Formats: sequence, C-alpha cells, structure tokens
Amino acid sequence: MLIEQFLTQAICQTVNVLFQIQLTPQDITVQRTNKEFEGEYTLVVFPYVKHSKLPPPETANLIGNTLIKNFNNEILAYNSVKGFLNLVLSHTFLLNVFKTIHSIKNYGYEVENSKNKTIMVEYASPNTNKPLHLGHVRNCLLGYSLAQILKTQGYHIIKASIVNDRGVHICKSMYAWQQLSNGETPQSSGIKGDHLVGKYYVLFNNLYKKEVEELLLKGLTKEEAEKQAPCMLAVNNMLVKWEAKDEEVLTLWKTMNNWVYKGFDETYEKLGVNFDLVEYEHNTYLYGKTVIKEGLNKKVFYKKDNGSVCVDLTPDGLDEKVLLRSNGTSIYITQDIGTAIERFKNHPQLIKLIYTVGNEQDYHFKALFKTLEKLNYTWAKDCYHLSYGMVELPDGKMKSREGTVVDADDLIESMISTAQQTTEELEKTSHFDESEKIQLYKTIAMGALKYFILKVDPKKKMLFDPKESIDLQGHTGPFIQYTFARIQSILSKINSTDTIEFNAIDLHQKEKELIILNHDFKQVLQNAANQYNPAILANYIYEVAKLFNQFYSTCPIIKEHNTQKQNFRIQLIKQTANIIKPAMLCLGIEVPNRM
RNA sequence: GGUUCCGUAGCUCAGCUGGAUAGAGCAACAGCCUUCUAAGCUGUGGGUCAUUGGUUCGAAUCCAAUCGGAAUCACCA
Repeated sequence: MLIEQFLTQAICQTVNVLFQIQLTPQDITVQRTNKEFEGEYTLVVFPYVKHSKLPPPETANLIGNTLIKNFNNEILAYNSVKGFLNLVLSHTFLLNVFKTIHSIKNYGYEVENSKNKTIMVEYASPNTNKPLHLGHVRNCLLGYSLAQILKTQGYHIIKASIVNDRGVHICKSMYAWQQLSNGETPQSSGIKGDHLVGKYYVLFNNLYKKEVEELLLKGLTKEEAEKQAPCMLAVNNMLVKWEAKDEEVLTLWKTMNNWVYKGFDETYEKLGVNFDLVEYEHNTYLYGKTVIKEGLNKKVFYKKDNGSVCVDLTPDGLDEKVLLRSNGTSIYITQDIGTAIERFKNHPQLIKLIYTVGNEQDYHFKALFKTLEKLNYTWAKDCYHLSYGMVELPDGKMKSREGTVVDADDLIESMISTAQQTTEELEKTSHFDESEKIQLYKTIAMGALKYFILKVDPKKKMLFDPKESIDLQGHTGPFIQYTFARIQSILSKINSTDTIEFNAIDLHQKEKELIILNHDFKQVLQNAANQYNPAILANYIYEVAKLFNQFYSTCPIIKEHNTQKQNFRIQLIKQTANIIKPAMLCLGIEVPNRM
C-alpha cells in the first residue's frame, strides 16, 4: 500500500511531464515483478506508447531513466524487457517501509468501532431437529471469520443467529419420541441432546416410509399415501396444537429444543464460534405479516383469487413470488422480510446485513432483496447474501436420508485423534504435560479443519473425502501454526531489543520479499473485508508462512554476527509473527507458542 | 425448458479490475537433521486453463456460442 502509493505517484508525475498528459495516480497500476527478472515492481508500458510515440522498449527506458534520476533515494535501478519496466527498489527505501509498518501498533487494523457503523453477520441459523453437519461447519466458519475480518476494519459487528425452532421438522422428532422413546433423555441415554433429537427424526422418517408403503399396498396413489400416513397426520395435528399453545405439546417442544440447544452450544464451543445475538423463530415469525398488509395497501403486492398474497418480480427476471399463504399463514420469505426490517429498525447504525447461507438459496435471497426494494426500503441494497457452495463427498452430495452426512461432532473427534496420532509419531510432545498435550491436539486438529475449509473460495463447492483425513503438512493450518511456533522458539532463545537501528545493511532477496509481503497485509485485510471473502486472507497467510520458512533456511539469525543485521532479522520475524497471529485469529484459528 | 453458478496438473485448490515462460500443496522420485523445531527446506517429472469463435499489441482472465456438472424455478425451510 505504502509502496504502491509511492510508485504510482512517482510514475504519474513522471509520465505526465514526459508525455504532456494528465493522469492521476489511480490511473496507474504496478504489479509485482516476475521471479525470473530483477526488480520488485513492474510497470507495463504498453498503455503509454501511444503518448510517447516510441516503441515499447524505448518508452520503458525513457520512463525508467527519468524515475531513477528524480527518485534516486527510492528507486535504485531499472531494467526493461520488451514492454515491461522492472524497478529495483533501494534498500533504504524498503527498510524505511519496514520501519513504518513495524512502528504501527496492530498494523492493518482500524480501532474497533472507530467507524461508528454496524454490520450484522448472520450465520449458523440451524434447524433444531438434527445435529450440525459439515455444511453447518462451513457456514459457521465462514460467518465467524468474516465477522472477525470486518471487525479489523473498524466496524461494530453483531454476530447473529436465528434458530429455526418451530415447524414440521421439530414436530416429527417430537412425535417419534412420544411414540418410541420410553422417555429416553440425554441424561438417561448418555446421548448428546441434538443427536438424540436427530435420532428420533430419523426414526420418524423410517416410520413414515413404512406407513406410506403399507398404504400403497392398499391401493392408494403415492400422493394420497404420503398425505394420509397416520404419523404425518399426527404431526400436522401436533403443529396445529403448537400454534394453539397446547400445554402438553409446548412442554415437550421446549424440553426437546433445550436438549438441542445444549448440544449445539457444545459444538459451537468446539468450533470456537459464538454469537452476540440469538433470535428464535417462534418469536419472530409473525413480524412479516403486517408488512405484507402494508404492501398490499400500497399496491406493491396483490391478492390472488385463492387469497394468497404475491409480488410480481417478473420485470426483474424473477417469477411471481408468494408472500402469504391462501390460509393467511406466513412462509419463509414472510419471516425474512419481517426480521430484516426489525433489524434495521433496532440498529440505527446498521449499514450492512450479511446472510451466510448456502447457494441453494440464491434465488430466495434475490427475491427477498428485490421485494424489500419494492417496499422502498433504501437499505435493501445493503443486504448481502454470502452464498457458499455445498460441501460434497466423493460420491456426491451429503444426504441425510442415505446416512451420508458427515456429522460435525464426529468429524471434530476424528480430527483430534488424527492430530494426536501424528504428533505422537513425530515425538513432538515428550516434554509437554498432559493437559498441554490435550490442548495442543485440539489446536492442531481445529487448525487443520478450519484452514482446510476456509482456504477455498466460498462461492465454490468443495470436496471432502471422509476416508482421507485432512492433511497436516503442506498448504495447511498446522503448517502456519508450526511456522509461528518456530518464530516464538527463536525469539525465546535470543535476548532481543526493540531498537530499529539498522540503516545501511544489505538486504537478501528473501528479506526484501518478506518486507513487501508483510507490508501487503493491510491491503489483503481490506480486500478480504470488501469482498466478504476469508479465503483471500487464508491464502495470503500461507504465502507469508511459506516465505518465512524459506527465509529461515537461508538467513540464519543466531549465526549472524553483524549486530545490526541480526537485529533487523529479529524485528522482521517479530513483525511476521505480528501478522500471522492476528490473521489466523481472524480465521478463528489458534496459534500455539510451541508444537 | 428458463435463470444462476462452476469446469485450471493424477487429486485438492490458488491465479480472474486483461500483461512476461499459468502457480502452490498432496501423491511419485532424488537430495538435506553435528548449526535457531525436518509438521521444514532444495530439486525432478507432471498442463490443449472444457471446446470453438470474437474483442486487441496481448486472453486462464472480457464477450458469444457449444459441451459437461451443480443448484434453483413450492402456499418447504
């Protein structure tokens, strides 16, 4: 950022004078120089040949000559290859850049809430009829990480979850439990609450399937059978009773939901995610109805003959969307309209509302935002759907009915035991005490899992093979954690000061690269925040760790006897650690001091 | 059928506001622990960037068409 700013200004000034044109620094872009050429930054001169009226190489030479003449403190030399002008930055300039970023506390960060603006990130938002699975894990990690990243840009962040705690799905679990459980509870069975409720959800589906088959044998059509299956009738009846606040049903509903919440909380804790605001749908699902009425009065919506209320989105390339059932009850989008309005009403500083939801709902959110726009809410444009791809298994999509879902708790457990096994094989922890070991296994396991998920672009689908455990080597979370631990180890063996007395030292290639990469951190954080994409940060921090490891194997510190040089290297790796740690925390990944 | 998204090495992924000979990791092979942690470093092999056309000095990147995959088009959530 600092460097690009300087270069674009310098180049802008130069070409304006040379070619009698009027560009601004924003019109100029520089890029990093390719490995095989000398230099750090490159200007592509093709855009300027029509002004210079010279062939590209001569244009490059002309610009290069003028630059080193006018900016000889910063630019040491240049070389031009075809139309590419490669600039070699001076060591003092790079050292000054380094001193600048090193002197800034929390480089790359804005003070929390300094913008006095609020962003709400909604994620997780589970149904309460079954435990969390790998898809939820991706959702939670993305949402949490994005919230952390946005926080670094000076926003006040509200992490929100809206729990879908009512409806047919939970009634299915309730009915099956009533019929089949003999009063089984998490306490009596030792089963985690969400898994227990999930178990009865599965049992319900089995029962339903059996009943439908029986009815089919009796000669009913498939459609009739699916509607008339006794258990389904019972569930529908239960839902009616719930809405009528039947005490028995309500008590059971509360009991079973509480089992689930307790289970979810454990899983969230293991994932290291949390929320500032938890809403429950049974409280919020009626909000939207009055809005629909208003829209009807304003003629934004219309009532169809059968009594349902619709909005016409065909001018916007979408379809006609039903907003209220003919029997007057609300549906998904009705609720979402209501909660969005409530949220902007309750939080006056809210400038962005981000929904972390899978891409299967792209259409829904388009319709939702468009509808809000039609209702003339100016903030409709501030709603954003963070859409992410499904997690797929080698043999296709996860399907709960076929039992191919990867359960979140199971996955975490197996990651921990993999981490433990590998760590023991490497004999890393012989002098760790027992509790430290357990902590470390968890840290590594979650680091591997989180990084594995966050490094891929959210919008792309990703593949997970349960048969192969997630790697701990290479482009992984543990690699970065390991790098951090090494830095801590070096620092602990050296009595370091914080002086930055290193003025006239020669920089090794890897040192230059590491300075520049450190310097890029601010821009990367901004990009990740602006594009709502934690993967940008994840891939960047791997580059940093990789470069550190290369630097580390070529530039010894303890063996370096030039004290200025040694001090510089110490400060450089300190700064690197100062970037790795917060970046990893933005991804929700802990970094251990030793491993 | 309409709409949207995706297609890069054997596998998992970067790169996409157009720039030089397309990058990592895993897997395979060959080196490096008497020197700050070998979960590391160095090297080798591996590519028709789905296909075809267009835009231009220049295309994995932008546009169009085609092929392949996915999602969605519910008075489900």
